[in-house]
Parts: sequence; structure tokens; C-alpha cells
Amino acid sequence: MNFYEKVYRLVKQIPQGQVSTYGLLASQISSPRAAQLVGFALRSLPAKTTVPWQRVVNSAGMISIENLNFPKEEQVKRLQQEGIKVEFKDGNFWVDLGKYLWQMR
DNA sequence: GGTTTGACCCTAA
DNA sequence: ATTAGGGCCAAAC
Repeated sequence: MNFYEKVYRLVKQIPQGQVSTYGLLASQISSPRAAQLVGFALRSLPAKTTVPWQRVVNSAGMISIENLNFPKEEQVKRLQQEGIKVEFKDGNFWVDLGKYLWQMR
């Protein structure tokens, strides 16, 4: 099984209305230090995919997308449609992790 | 097959 | 507390 598949499967398991972080996903997949790889995997996602990539943010709850197929606005829009509050702060979008963070048990 | 890069994280100053 | 730098793992060059 590829690293990508693991990432995709795990991300697909995130329920609607909740979010997760790169580091957390990485810890659950293979090694806790591979957070960057999770982002790398999501980066290679095709424009049309069933993977809810929008529910993945960095450890601080910030959206760091800059130049990709999906602009930040798109992600924020989708998150808001799922009932997640996104606040605009200093040029970036933020999510309250304490409220919406999804933890796998 | 060695080097660079990346939607990041952690530690130290 | 905030900022800066190094490190980690896997793919692309």
C-alpha cells in the first residue's frame, strides 16, 4: 500500500463538520514526523476527487494554501457549508481546533 | 543514485 | 511570548 493511499483513506474517514491536522494524520499513518508528506500527498490530488482535503489544516488550524488548483476561498467555502466556523485573521483563514478537531479513537 | 523540494512540526534563542 | 532555524520522510529532477 502506498503512502498516498494511506493518507487518502485516513482523510476520507474524517466525518463531516470536523477537521484534522497534518501532524495528527501523519502520526496515525506511519511516522509522526511525516507531516509534510501528508501535505505533499494532498497537493498531488486531482481537481476532482472524493477526498475531503478541505478538512485538513496545519497544527495551528491555519490554511496555508497559496498557489494550487484549489484557492483558499474554495476550502473555506466548503468548510462553512459543513457547519464549520472559519474566521479571517491577518490575511489567512483559521479554524477552531479545540472545537472541530477530529481525533481517531 | 545523490540532491532538492514541499498545503509541516518541533525546539531553541 | 514571539521569531528563527533545523529536521523529518517520500517523491520528483
